[in-house]
Formats: sequence, structure tokens, C-alpha cells
Amino acid sequence: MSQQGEELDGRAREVLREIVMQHVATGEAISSRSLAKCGRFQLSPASLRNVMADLEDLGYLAQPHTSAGRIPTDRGYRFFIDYLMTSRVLTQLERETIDEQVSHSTEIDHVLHEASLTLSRLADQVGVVFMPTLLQFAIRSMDFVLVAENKILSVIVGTNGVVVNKVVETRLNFKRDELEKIGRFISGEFFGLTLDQIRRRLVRMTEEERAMHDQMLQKTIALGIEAVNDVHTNDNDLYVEGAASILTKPEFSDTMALRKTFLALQEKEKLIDLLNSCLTEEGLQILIGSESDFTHVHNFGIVAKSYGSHNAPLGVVGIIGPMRMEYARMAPLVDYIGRALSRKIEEEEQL
Amino acid sequence: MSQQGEELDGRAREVLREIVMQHVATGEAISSRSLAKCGRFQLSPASLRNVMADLEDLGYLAQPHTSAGRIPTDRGYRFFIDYLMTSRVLTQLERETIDEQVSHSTEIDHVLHEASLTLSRLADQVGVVFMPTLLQFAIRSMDFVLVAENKILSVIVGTNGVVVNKVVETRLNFKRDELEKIGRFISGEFFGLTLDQIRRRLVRMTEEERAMHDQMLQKTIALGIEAVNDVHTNDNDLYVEGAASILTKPEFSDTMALRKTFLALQEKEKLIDLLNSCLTEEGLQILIGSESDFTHVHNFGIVAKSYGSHNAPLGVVGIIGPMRMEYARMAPLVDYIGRALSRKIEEEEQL
DNA sequence: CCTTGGCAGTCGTTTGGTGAGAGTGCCAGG
DNA sequence: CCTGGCACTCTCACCAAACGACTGCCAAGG
Repeated sequence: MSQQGEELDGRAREVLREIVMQHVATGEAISSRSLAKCGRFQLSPASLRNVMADLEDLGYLAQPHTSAGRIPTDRGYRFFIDYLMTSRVLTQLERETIDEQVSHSTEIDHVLHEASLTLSRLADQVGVVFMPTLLQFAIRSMDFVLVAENKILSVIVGTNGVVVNKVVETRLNFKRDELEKIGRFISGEFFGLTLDQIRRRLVRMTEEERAMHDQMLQKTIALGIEAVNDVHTNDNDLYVEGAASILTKPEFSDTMALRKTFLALQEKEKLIDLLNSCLTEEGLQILIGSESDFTHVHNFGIVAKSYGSHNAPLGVVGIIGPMRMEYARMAPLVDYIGRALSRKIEEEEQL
Repeated sequence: MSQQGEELDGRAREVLREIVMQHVATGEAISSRSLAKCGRFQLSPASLRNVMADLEDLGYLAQPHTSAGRIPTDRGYRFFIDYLMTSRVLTQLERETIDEQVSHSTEIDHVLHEASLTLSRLADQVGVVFMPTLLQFAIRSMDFVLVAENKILSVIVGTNGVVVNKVVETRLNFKRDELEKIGRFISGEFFGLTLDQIRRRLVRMTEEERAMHDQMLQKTIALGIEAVNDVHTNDNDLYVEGAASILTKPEFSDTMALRKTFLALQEKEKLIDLLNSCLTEEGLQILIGSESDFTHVHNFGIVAKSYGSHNAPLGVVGIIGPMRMEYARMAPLVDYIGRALSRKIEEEEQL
């Protein structure tokens, strides 16, 4: 394998870049003639053919069939993304749209959901926003609200401003002021711990306190455990928006491929796996074609970026589209929205 | 226009029924020959052709082209639905699936969302659940939770058990026990009123109290108004699930039609309008083809039913699919899930 | 050594035509 | 009123031929 992509000389690189760009723009296989016509090379089609043949030998290009032009392979795209791509600067409008959308609401959930919509619209691709289970995140406070006789709404606020609600059913009777006290107690006791840690402590406490007969404490623990349990089963943490946009892509014009694609997007588990793996990565990530199970089968490309505060990634935002997409535009878009979300979350934490 | 659909004699009715049923089953135009073969008529194809020609003259059938069989028109479907259809009884499994799903969670939002999924799976169509703004519904209680310095989470519980959260930002400073008091005050004062009524009262109070200098009351009012305002902008009240299922329907095999259909489903405003109009109707509603703007353009059929408690409809549940669908199966399905949701909500109200 | 024009060869797509098949409408006879 | 028969229409699948877009290779020229 070559280092730094130096296996290609300047001309070959330019040709590859032009082919990728033209192919992304038109969706068609690129012929030597159309390369010659574009004017960036002072070469005849025949010369370009030689260069193209070399690129094909090296695995950067492929021919759909003998009498067609060339299209980039996975490897070709990868090289383009790593060494040849010059990211477009976002337009004023794009930046404004994102900024406005992010500052529009204060509820993180809502902001994230809107972000996937905004992204899908700006990119004209499928927008994805992922927020993994809160089990790993620290809480700021926990409150309990009496909803009905034996129903209590627990409100958990994370240090990152995320609010999680859960209705807990219990046969124990709580009065309003008891709940008030319990909330204050738990918030004070467990501030800054993760839900997972809290649950473990509560469980340990049950064991220790069993002998004792502090009724109030027992009730507190019981309620606390209920509130913390199963928060992760809340499956509203993946937003996939703009699926209709893939209908416009010619690569999915075949109904069978379309159907498979839709089903793939509905199968959220795999997508979650993939996005989870993007979570730890710091910068922008671009995955194409054969580089992951998910993208391999469907010839997808994914541009993703984790967002969150400082050292703690909270989730992943990105787009999914056909492998042939404008990475040069998608990359800064995803990057920008990721930064915007991170900024938002850090602001929330300040409070 | 004929009353009671008596314009057709017994034989014509049977022929129409058979044609609709066969067409729904196969998706193809029905020929006189295939009618004769089905055995339900002791007639030759030629005789059936005469009947079919009559039905065509009356507008119940149409021919896609000269040398094709007949398919039902909107009018034909309408007649079938009103006079000819005999609803299938739900299978044990179907009923169990619905019952289980509905009793699975206590959070109404969650139940509704799941309902649209369940429906889409059982029906193999697009499942829709709509819950209109809460402005018209009565509240049971209102509580406020301090999330951050100047951020307060309001928790509104409706008499029907629906819980709405909203984060309110304010420059006023509230202490925990103040919030506690305010919640108690508002819950007591406004129990059973609708959000709309509450807002109006609060606004009136502002005016009346302006002269006075009861700081606490002013703060209460300010917070109350904020909490009640814009609840309806929360757009999470329409669940559309199973859009991929329309990919399997042969009528949408054409990519253009497919694309339009998806875009239509994404345009939620129109859908909301339509469902809103179903809200007041008591029983099951079936809308097809030209009978509404929404269904007209895309040749959709919609089976919908409002759910809620006793006299107060809370929302609408239904399915959307191609006009050619098994109404005889869809109708009881939607009906049953509507009843199940209503039951659930009434149970919640008991508490 | 690189570049270039030319030319043969390959392959996909379009076009036009043909025949089979399916279905109707109509008519005449039972 | 029902029925079989027949002529007519229209779609669809199929095939062949022509076309067009490329490439690969070669030999000539800078």
C-alpha cells in the first residue's frame, strides 16, 4: 500500500480528481473525450486514455463495461477524499440556516431532531442524528412529579442539558412533598454520576438497608431504581430524516435496489452499530462502500461527525447517501453542524 | 344519485363485488373470462360482458385500454365499501398483537407511536397516528421543575393522561419551593380547563393584576403563560410509519409515482388537515381517490378512525395505502385499534 | 519518451417490425 | 335473455439491425 498517496504522479492525480468530480456531477461513466473537452488538460483523448488505463490498473477506476467510460472505484473515492478533495466553503445561507436552527430551541432532543431535518434538506441526502443511551452520561438533577395516584413522572436532567422523562408506575403511595424531598435527596446525592453508576449504588443500598426500617429511604430507593431502569430502551435516540431524497438519486432508480435501501434504513440496529463506532472518533469521518458492512451492501457513503462537549462525545450526526456524492460539500456541512451542536451543548452545560 | 345503492340489481352487485375482490387480490384488470372461471356465476363470459358493460356505463368500472379487462372506479370502490363489503373477522393473532401492544406501555405518546408501527405491520400499509394539539384538552395538573438557573421544565398532565413537557426560558429567578407552590396553585386553580382557556385567563389576570404588586402572583402568571404558549408548535404529534411498505405495492412500481407518494407523506400539513377532518366523525371512515384532495392526486385510500374518551375525540388513527386495498380486512383492523386506544385512554382517565 | 490521430473492435441502446395473446363488442341463433 | 362465434383492438415480448459511444492498440511525429 502506498503512503500518502504518492504512488500517483501529478497528472494522474488531476485526472482522477476530474473524473471523480465529473462523475459525481453527472452520475455517468466518464470518457477520455469528455475529459479532454473540459479544458483542464492540454492533452488529446488518446493520451488521457493511457493515463486512465494506468489508473484502472492501479485499482482507482473501473469500467462498467467495455465500451463505456470509467467510474471511480471505492479506492478511487478514498484517494480523492484523502488527498484530492478541496472542501467547498459553506455558503452564507447554509451557515445561517444551521445556526438559526440550532439556536431555535433549547430542548436538546428537539434540536437534534431538527438537525437531522436541516441536514437532509441542505445536503439533499438522508440526514441522521444519533444520541446513544444516556446510561453513560452524568446527571444534574432528578425530579419526580405526581401524575396520578400510582404514577410518577421522573424527570432526569443531564449535565449536558438533555432531559429524559419516564413514567414510573408504583404501588407505593407518594405524596407531593415526599416526592419533592426524594428528588432533592437524589439530586444532591448523585449529582454528576451516570445513570449506570446511580443504579448500581441504589441497588447496593437496597441490600445494605434491607435490615433497617427507614420507610422513607426504602421508598426513595425503590422509586430511584424504577426511574433509572430501562431508560435505554427508549428508542427515540436515532433520527433518520429525508429518506425520500434518495428517490431522486439515479443509482436507486431500480425499484428493487430502492426497496432494499429503505429496508436498510429502517433496520436501525445496524445503523446504530455503525454510528456507535463513529462515536469515539474525534474528527470528521467518511466511510464509503466496502469500508463497513452497512455501506458495503448498499453502496452507500456516510459522512459523520461526533458531537458533544469537550472530551465527552454525546452522539453522532451525519448523512447517508449513494457513494457518489459531493463529499467536498457534504464534509464541511456535516462538520459545521457537528460543531454547532457541540457548541450548543457546551452552552447548555455552562448554565 | 341513487339511494341505498339500489340502482344495481342482484346480479350486477355480485359481479361488481367479485371484480373488486379479484382486482384487490391480483392488482390486475379483470376479464369476463376470469369472472366466469371463478364459478360464482353460472354464466358465460359473453353474458358477463354485458353486465360489465352496464356497470361501465353506470360509472362503476373502467377499462385501462380497449383490450384489457375492467378495474373498479372510485365510484365502484365506494359502492363496494358501502353496500357489498363484508368485513373479515380479525384473527386471534391480530387482536392479541394489538392488545398487547396497547397495554405494553403507560405513556400515551409511546403507545400511539407504537400503534402506528403495529398498524403498519399488520396491515402492510402505511400506519398513521395523529394527535392534535393539546390546546383543546383539559389538564389535570401542571408542575415545574428547575432544570438550570434560568430554565424551567413545565410538565403538563392532561385529564386523559397525556404528558407534555416544555422547557421554558425565563430571566426571572425561581427557587425550587416557589416552583412547587406555583405548580400547586395553577393545578388547583385551573384543573379541568383546557390550555386555551388557561392561557386566556392568565392573560386576563395579567391585565387585572398589573396595578397590584404581588410579585409572586406576577411571576406565577408569567411562567404560566410561557408554559402554555406554543405548545401546539410541538410537531411530534403525527406518526407516520411503514412508508417502505408502499414499495411493495405494484401500483407504485414506477419511480416517479413512488417519489411523489413519498413526498406527499412527508408533507405533513396536508395530512394533518385531512386527519383533522376525520376527528369529529364518530365511526370508521374510509376515504378513497377523488373524495379528498390528499387521496385524489395520489390515488390513495385511507381508512381512519378517531379515538379518545367518550365524547371527546383525542386523535385519529388509520392507514394509508393504494386505493386498491383490502378494505374488508383494513376496516376491522383500524376499528379495533381505535377502540383499543380509546379504552386505554379511558382507563388512564379513571385514575 | 511522450503525444497524437486513426482505426478496428466491443458493447449497450434505440428503433422498427412482427406475432402471440388477451379481451372486448357485436351479432345471430337458441 | 343467454350463448358461441368472430372480427377487431391493443399490449407486450421478442428479435434484428442500425447506431453511437468508447476503448485499445499502433504507427507516425515532435
